[in-house]
Amino acid sequence: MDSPEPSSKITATINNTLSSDPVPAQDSPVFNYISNLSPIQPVKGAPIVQDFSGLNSPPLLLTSPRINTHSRSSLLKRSQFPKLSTEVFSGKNEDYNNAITDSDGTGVVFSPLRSGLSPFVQKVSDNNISVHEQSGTPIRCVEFLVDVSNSESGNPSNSNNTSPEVADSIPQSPNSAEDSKVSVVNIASKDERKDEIPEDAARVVVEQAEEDNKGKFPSNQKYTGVYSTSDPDLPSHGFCTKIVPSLAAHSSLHYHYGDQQMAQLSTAGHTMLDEASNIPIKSLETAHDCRDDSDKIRMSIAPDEGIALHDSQTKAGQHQSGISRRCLQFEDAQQKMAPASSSSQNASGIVSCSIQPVSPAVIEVVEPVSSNRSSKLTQLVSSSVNSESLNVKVSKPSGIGLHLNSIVNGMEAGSGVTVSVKSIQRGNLSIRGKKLTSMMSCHPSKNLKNCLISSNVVGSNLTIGDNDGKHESYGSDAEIVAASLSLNNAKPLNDTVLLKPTEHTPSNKRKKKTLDGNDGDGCKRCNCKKTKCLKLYCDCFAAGVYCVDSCTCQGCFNRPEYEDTVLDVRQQIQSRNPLAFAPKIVQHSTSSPANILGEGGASFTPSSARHKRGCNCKKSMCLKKYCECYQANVGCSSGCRCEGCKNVFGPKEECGIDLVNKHCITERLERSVEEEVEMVTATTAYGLSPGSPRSSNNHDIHQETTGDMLDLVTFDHELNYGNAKLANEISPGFHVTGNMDDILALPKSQDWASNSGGQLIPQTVHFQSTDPLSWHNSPMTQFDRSGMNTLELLDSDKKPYVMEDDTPEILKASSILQIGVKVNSPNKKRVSPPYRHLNEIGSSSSGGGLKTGRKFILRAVPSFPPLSPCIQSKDVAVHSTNNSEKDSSSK
DNA sequence: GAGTTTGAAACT
DNA sequence: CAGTTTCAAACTC
Repeated sequence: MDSPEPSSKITATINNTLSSDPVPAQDSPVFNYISNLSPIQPVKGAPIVQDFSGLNSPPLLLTSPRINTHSRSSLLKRSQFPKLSTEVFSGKNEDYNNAITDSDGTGVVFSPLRSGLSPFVQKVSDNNISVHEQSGTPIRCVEFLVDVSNSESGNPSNSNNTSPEVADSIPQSPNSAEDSKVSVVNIASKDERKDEIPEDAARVVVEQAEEDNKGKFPSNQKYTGVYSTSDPDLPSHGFCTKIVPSLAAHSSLHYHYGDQQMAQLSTAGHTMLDEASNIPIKSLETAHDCRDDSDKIRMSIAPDEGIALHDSQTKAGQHQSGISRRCLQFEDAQQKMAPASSSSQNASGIVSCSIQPVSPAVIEVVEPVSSNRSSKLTQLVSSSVNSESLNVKVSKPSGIGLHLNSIVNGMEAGSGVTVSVKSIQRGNLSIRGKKLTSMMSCHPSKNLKNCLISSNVVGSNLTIGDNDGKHESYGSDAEIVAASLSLNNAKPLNDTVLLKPTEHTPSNKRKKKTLDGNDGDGCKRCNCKKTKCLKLYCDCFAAGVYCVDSCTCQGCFNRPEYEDTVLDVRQQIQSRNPLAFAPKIVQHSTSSPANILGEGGASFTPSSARHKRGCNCKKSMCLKKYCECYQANVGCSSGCRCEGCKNVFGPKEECGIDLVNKHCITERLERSVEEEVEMVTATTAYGLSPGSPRSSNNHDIHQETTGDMLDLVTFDHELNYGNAKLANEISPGFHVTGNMDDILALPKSQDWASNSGGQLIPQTVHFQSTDPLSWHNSPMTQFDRSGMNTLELLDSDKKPYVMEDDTPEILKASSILQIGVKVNSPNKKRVSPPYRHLNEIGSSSSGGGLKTGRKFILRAVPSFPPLSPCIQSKDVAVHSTNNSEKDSSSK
């Protein structure tokens, strides 16, 4: 392979890392730290290459999320139920079908995809989860999956069953391969990259589970991961459907790709995206450790990971919808990792990576809840009505899963992580899931719109059911999905959605960029010459995604192969600027209901969104894409230092935002008490068991069906923030705690509300698992956690704006070290840590700082509309009316 | 496709 | 913190 040589300019650190290559890098403390957190490494270690000798393309442990617009996503999940065992492998595409399970019992499965085999392998060890790798090929996709191990059932040989087809045929008896099996899949087509990377280099996620597995899992557990590529051709449901049956008894993950599929999914459930191809392997592993404890499991699954849990509905039987995710977010994984180590809960293992920013990927994880444990899970996570199956959607954190980001993650990509908010209105529980990661995969800042939309489309809905099956009250997942879908559908325009896999052929390495600067698939490609794609100059790197084959960069280190380097550099950058990888676009206080929901699917709400730092345009008058605000389709704000601003999305206005915010805050305060009460009530209603961690119920996951949704979330957060602040000032009795920090911490979308999950984002609220204890706390506490990822900042003007923090936990951890960071000011290039961070330095991580958002978070929830889009829009209108009015007035 | 312009990121 | 340099995207031809 050709590995670019580190330029002299690159920092010594980087050089060291690079020179050392992954292996040497491991010696570094940083690496160790990361490695501990990150699941990835274990995978690397896995010796699977041999198996893939035939593969042309080098396998990558982590593929860039973006790789193909079509998307690839991978998800790993470990069933929490030990007894279940099965492997499910499914692929929608023919390619998938072609996948070969390990007939030899090696546990490795290859699926030759079209042009070449690309090494995508996952390996699952019993305890472990599978890891998947993808080649960087943009081609369609990939899938993977699974594994399973069962000591009991198991036949390794059964691994063959992993094929989707097999799964279908074998509904419940999974195969059992004895322990671990490796599933591999596909992949990608040949890439140009192949050339670069020696087959040896190809990484496969290997699982050697058998050995490990054997003692570890007595019961049948199955871990199944499904990785699907987005192949439009693929029957959208086929994949899921097939899997589902088997899943009934087993847990599985699904990924769906494809716009069409997304639509189809509506019936089934919601989707989540994960962009990162990177899957935190460790988290998975750890998860399995915890798996015994159902409670723990769900804990881990939900918030902490940034994974959205979704109660899919097995309604129809097995129809489970999948979750779609786009971007992988490493953050989640990272986040998870730390906690996981500490607690089993965190470990829960779901990992998913999705990749394609553009194409809608859906990942679903289904865990059957048949066992007692399942019941627990059901309680916590959600139980389908029947509780027979539990679908969990996992979103990966944005970020880096890669890389890092992420996913913004929704990023824009927000990425990264999705925040889900559950709103209960009038006794009904609705959850909106938001996708987190999408941002990440898509280069958030620039393709914000696309990303968001795509995210939305893909946006996974997470539903969590109560123990009691109350989830029904929410509205079925189907409803949610439908809603989201409808929204999505409304936005057919989304490039991502529409993208056709065919467009992403390896040959198309250099596609002509669209007006948006992306290939038309929603993903951007960089053309870095000197930075090795390790600086923020690189759109890919900045977005927390790996460069893809279609990038024309030179000497690129932003590749899965150099994950360590990427992480290292990223940490360095974050150390300087903790928000460096945060979504650039944040929801500002104002958003009209219409905007939020996006009429007809219009997802974007330029009026409410603002660039985090503001632009500094001098000559472009903010009318060209040189302007980041313009590029993101957002208006300029007082935070911008632009000259002669003529931003069509909203010229810079001074004070307008502030006025709006104040107005909003005032109104919110008026309602705050009431809302708070509602929140509590709602929480209770969800049936969270006191002892149980805040399961998803509380949180809820707020799914963003659309990027707008994210905006809403952030908006709420902002409001909350303002309220808290205001409350403190005005109303002593107000629950706002003395620490603004707490208040600040609100959920974000994947950060993506989408964090990247947030941004438009890509970001969403992340749940931190780091602090297991907190989960057990009162509802209030629970909420606090949900907010962890969201950052609210006050800009220099003291205008609150919310950022979703897609940053991977790892990175966050690193950022923690950075205490001293200056406060971020829109006007200033260097962003300081969030307000709360300053106060909460002591907290474990930046994420930790976020954890504390409390009561306010709940309040925010009420504002969210219920499941159906229409309803949501209505609700939003109600809640945000004032804001919108203000906005309009301000304008 | 090459060259220029632009503004963010990085550096001093 | 301000100013300068570097960089890569956006844009123009």
